[in-house]
Amino acid sequence: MSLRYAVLGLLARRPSTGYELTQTFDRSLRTSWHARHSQIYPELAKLEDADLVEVVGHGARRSKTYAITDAGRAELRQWLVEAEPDRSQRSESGLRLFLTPLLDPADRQATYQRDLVHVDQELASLQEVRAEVRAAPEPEAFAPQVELGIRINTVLRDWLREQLQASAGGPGHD
Amino acid sequence: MSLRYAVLGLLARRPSTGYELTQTFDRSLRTSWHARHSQIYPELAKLEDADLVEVVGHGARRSKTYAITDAGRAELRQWLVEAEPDRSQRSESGLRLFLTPLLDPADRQATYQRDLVHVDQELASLQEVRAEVRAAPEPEAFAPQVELGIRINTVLRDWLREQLQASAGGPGHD
DNA sequence: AGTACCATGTAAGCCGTTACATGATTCT
DNA sequence: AGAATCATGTAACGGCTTACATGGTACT
Repeated sequence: MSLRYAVLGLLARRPSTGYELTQTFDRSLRTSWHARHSQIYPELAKLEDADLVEVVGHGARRSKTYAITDAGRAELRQWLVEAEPDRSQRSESGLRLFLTPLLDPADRQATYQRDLVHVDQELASLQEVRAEVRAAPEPEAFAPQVELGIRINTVLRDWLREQLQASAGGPGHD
Repeated sequence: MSLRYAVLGLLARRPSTGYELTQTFDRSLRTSWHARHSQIYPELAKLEDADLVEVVGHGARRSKTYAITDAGRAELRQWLVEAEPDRSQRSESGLRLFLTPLLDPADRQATYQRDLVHVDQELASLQEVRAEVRAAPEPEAFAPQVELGIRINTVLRDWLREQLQASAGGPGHD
């Protein structure tokens, strides 16, 4: 049921079309929740049926702009504050990291190296976002979340570097 | 398709029964991949059909011990080294953290406080695991992974403390 | 007129959760 | 004998991905 609340949450920030929500899922939510347009449009229809969101405008190309209703806001708050969080996760990257020690040293180094490249890109992109947020006129409520992302990725980057060093100097057949 | 490789990976560490795999998913993999026995048993049957695992023994209570085959090891290596990683994640906790700034200060503090309690428990449990691993006779290949878990949770803990402080001293109606 | 991108929708099939179901072994 | 735990399986349902499908708008 998380998709429902992800959509409500994004609409609580600002009214949006399904297309805009799809992009936001790709950009801001890619590190915690992922959804495609084929899931988002039907979900918006369901939320509208339940009066948790409403259409507040029609734009070019048949686009519909949705906004959260008071009932939707109440539902969202209820979930965030009162529902028991499900702490389980699904992260293929995490699984890969867990299994990498099974590889022989050469393969292991190669996969750590590949991950390191990706984390560096991730960090660069987050630092850009941070710069944008700082330059914005209004203080942005989501700035701390960006900061957390940077810290976690920094820890990951350092850990990967250590593993690479250990593999290189260790019992490798190199 | 990740479940397949998670199971192959665990069997590459040591032969196990479906029941043991279920427990390992609960303990070691709960932070990256989650699976119930109702998914694991059918997956083992499929892997056996594909000759990626084989039954190597029957124990008490009709239990079957599975081991990975050479073909299974090759398949696992191929996935870890050559397949393009899927970096998308699904974490309800991450989503909640992302949406928490939408709450009013009192609710926000309450949810951060709840998360902090959980992270502290997580850290305590990881530190226990680290102690066990250090006390083990053979050097454990997965020790660095435990270390990474501790570092990430430490960053999270500190971040949550900062958010709590900021909420308390900030523009709350408290 | 053609291409690229904006924008929304539906359908088939796979993956995962919850619930149902059964039997073996150990402990009291 | 009864309860708890070990151990394996199946079925129904819902969520998610991939693929199919359509039309609008802007640019060249």
